[in-house]
Amino acid sequence: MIRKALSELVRSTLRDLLESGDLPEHAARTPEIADTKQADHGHYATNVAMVEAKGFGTNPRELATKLAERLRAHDDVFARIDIAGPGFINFFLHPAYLAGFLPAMAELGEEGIARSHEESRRINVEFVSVNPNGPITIGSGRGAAYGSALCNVLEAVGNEVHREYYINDGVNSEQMRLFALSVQSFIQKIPFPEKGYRGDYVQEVAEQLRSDPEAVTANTDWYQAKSQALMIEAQRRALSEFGVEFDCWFSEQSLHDAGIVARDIETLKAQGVADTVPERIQLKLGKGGKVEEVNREAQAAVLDENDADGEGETLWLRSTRFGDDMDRVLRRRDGRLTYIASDVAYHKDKFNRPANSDQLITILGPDHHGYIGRLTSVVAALLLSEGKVQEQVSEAPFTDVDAQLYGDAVTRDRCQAAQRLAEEKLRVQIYQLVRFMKDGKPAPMRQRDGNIYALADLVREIGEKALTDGTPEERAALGRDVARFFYLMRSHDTTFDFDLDLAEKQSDENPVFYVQYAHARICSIIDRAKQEGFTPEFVHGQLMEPQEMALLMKVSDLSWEVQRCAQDFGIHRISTYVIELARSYHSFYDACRVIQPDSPELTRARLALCQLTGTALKAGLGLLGVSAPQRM
RNA sequence: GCCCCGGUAGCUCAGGGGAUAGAGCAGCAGCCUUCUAAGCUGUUAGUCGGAGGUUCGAAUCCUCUCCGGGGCGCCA
Repeated sequence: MIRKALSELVRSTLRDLLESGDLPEHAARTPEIADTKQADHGHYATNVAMVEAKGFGTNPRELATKLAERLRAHDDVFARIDIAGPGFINFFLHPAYLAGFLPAMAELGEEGIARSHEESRRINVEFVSVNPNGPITIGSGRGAAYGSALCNVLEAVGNEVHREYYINDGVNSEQMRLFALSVQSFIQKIPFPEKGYRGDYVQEVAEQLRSDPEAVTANTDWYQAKSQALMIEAQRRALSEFGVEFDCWFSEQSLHDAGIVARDIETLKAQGVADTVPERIQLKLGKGGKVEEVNREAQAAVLDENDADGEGETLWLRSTRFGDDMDRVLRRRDGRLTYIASDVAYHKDKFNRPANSDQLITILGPDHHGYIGRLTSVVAALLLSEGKVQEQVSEAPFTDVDAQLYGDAVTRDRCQAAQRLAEEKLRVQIYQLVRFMKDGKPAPMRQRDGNIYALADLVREIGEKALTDGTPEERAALGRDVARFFYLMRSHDTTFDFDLDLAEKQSDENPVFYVQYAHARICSIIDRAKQEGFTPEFVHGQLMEPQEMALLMKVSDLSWEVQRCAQDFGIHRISTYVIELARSYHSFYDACRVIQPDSPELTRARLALCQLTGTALKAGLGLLGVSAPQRM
């Protein structure tokens, strides 16, 4: 809010200079108002003079001088304006001006304080979506935390967000078959399958099914349906306890059952983006993903038992036309449909949840990075076959590679336009690996004995160790808070170490408690003040201290951080922000005694600042899905 | 071979083309008869992997290169 006001002031001053003829016509960008790293650089600084000098046909110092001269006229705002270095303009604001933002910010409340702009897109966010053949692992925990926090942020700026979980329950799935056989072998006298699932959770599923009268004689189909349902339920519970809820759990198999997959791939075939010509196109890529060669390979030989051998024809999605590095099979020779075939139907359907979604966001783990090209191709093919791609003519020369890939320039331009549109409509976000460090050593997600380090175990362990004397509910809540915060502390785009030893520590080293403690302190002080007859109320001219100014400026930045986060999906910035906000508060708390019976006006004003900070902390933590406790 | 991510203080990591590159932890020195010390203040610490380039200005953008992690099936 404060940055915005200053930016607007600088912008209008520039306009004044233009209108009075002191500067030539030039369209300047929105001035950036930056933090300063040193106190003698003022409260804020702008580089606008350096950025725009060229456009105005002058040099930075001169432009800065002209701007500063005019800006100094606002002597209610600026105590001092300096020009420094190559052309920075440093703003020293009047405390009263800064403090004057407090009532407006307080009025915004918890929702408004996080929102500086309004978006109104309809967005479908799909995340977690692991196979229903095991618990949610600590690895998927990152996707769960990240996805749910991203949804919160997108929602906070006004979008309609639909949270979706895709259940990979296709009955043809090899993994699910293997999982079912593993469970079955624990109950019936059948051999344990080669490469079967061995973890304790498999036996737990078996134990739950044992009491079923059908279990002894049931076939593998029965086991597949039953054990899958139990696993999905366990996943749903674990995610819910982790603070992650979905609007929709979408079944892959439901698309097959309704014949939608078969129908949709036929549409692609009819539209010419899929065909049964018995060859696969594979691209040889050079540096920068540039296509160097187009290789047409004859239908590949059957490789192993997962390959199809049959009388029919293979149906190929010609995904190489949309940026994929090889064509993908939609239907095997034996008639079975592939996983990517479901993706065609699924993505078509997804655009309707919410109806006519403007954007799909899919959050995947690092092992699915190869999916980006594939999914983008699927969406591009869909958009093209539905006639949603506008005709475009490219100026680019028609190369040999283009000729081999597309045949003619018109087709090329249509396909490339479809790809660009698909990249806009579907944003695939990949989060990177997490390494869990326990006793200074990496703790594996999957162990040799088949056991899995489950998210639920992580949350429980942290809760138990960090809170030795709490109720089970309190421990669960604390474990969830700590785990979520740790997952979200670092950029999703970087691998990082999850320090379990630190997470389990109930001490000042743990940043979660540092932030929550600030909130608890605020609640406590407001309670105490109430007992002594003081209520928070902004009083003009009371807040003057540098710590008070720093705190106000920090509070004012929440909406700005949220805005940036909604643009680039960098959730970790919210975590960094709440830590910084807590720091500003603790620093203020130490320097400025709040409750002072001899100075009732100062007391009320500082209480108002405390309350405002509490609101911002709660809002920020809320976006992360972390609670803001009243007491600690 | 190609694709994605990373390389910044002893450790874990922030860093938006801008000023003398930051935080936490670890280390050192202080601060509770007063609103929650799960706190605060000060301080030590870096060839931003390397080389070119663009720019008035590069940790940030581009190219090349070295090192580490992950991915490249008619599996999901």
